[in-house]
Amino acid sequence: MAKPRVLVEDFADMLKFEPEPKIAPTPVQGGIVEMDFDLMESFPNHKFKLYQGKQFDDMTDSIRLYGILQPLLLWHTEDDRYIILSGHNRRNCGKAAGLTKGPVIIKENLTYEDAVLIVIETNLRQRSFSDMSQSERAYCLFEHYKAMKSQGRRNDLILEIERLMNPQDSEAFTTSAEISKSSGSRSKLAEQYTLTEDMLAKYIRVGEYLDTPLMEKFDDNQFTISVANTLSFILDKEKQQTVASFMESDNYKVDGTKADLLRSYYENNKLTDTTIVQILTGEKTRKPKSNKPQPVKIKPAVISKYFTPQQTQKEIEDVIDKALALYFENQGSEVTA
DNA sequence: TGGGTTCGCGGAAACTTTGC
DNA sequence: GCAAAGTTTCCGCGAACCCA
Repeated sequence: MAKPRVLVEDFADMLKFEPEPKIAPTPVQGGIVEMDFDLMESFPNHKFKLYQGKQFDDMTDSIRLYGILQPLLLWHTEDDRYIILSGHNRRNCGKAAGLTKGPVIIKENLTYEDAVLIVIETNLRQRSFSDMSQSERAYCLFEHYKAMKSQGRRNDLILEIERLMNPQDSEAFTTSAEISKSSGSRSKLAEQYTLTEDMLAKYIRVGEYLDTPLMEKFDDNQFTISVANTLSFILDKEKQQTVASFMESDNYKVDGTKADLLRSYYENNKLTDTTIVQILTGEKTRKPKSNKPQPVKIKPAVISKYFTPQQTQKEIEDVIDKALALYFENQGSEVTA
């Protein structure tokens, strides 16, 4: 299996830069300060869809009328950068409404995992999991799971964010407390998102391995999570891109069978542009001959000549193994492992 | 040893085809 | 047009395997 992407390192690379002097934010009240939009940076590798069209216009109109009511949440990094954890849309629409600055809450001393967790939690609080696109769900679950695995779920952090974002809403504490019960394991995570563990595993895998071009097709409901999961076994990004390109240009649909074939051809190093087209057009319907040794069936009549019905499969295999070793020893033939 | 991954299989639902 | 039969697709379960 290919090595998983190490996002923390990617992120560290992104942070390598010469820090510029920042203008100190203006204090307002209750930990909220005013800050220039130009000093804020988007969260690196931000996967959540930002408002466009009517949603963008509606929020811009609202900000023009009432201003930005809920402060943005920023991460002040050790190298003096201000990265948006929550509020990308408010920043963008605020700018469109003619504002140059907005209210923010600044968080310090966060690890990357903390920051990811906050990005996910705040997005989940603004809209439900079921409202998210497929790619957002996959990203959300993958990052959530990774953050949980690396440090355990930071319920203290989540509660603090909840307090900062909903200071007047006591109900919110109940919600968060309920969520905080679901911590620690894959099954608890599945429970929290009301998914089966199988579905959760598929989303996590898709979030980790399915690249943008196919993820966009997934978002367009051109295939299901099962198909996306199968396609995620094609670890070569270029091959994934090629599949997506053919789907785009020729309107090919990928169902479970075709996804299985694409995966099989990839795993046998036989996935070329030609085979991709042949699979997508339905011209190829059979899996390639596997490079792995295939299991051999021995007829019951042969088995019964040498073994009793009481003997287990393991015992039978051991005897056959020893017998073959003796056979090839006497033959003087090469025995390949 | 426990948790995670993969694979194959089966059930349920959706869809298509066929016969009347 | 409708019902029955057949086929396909999707999802979940369980077993085997892997790995730290």
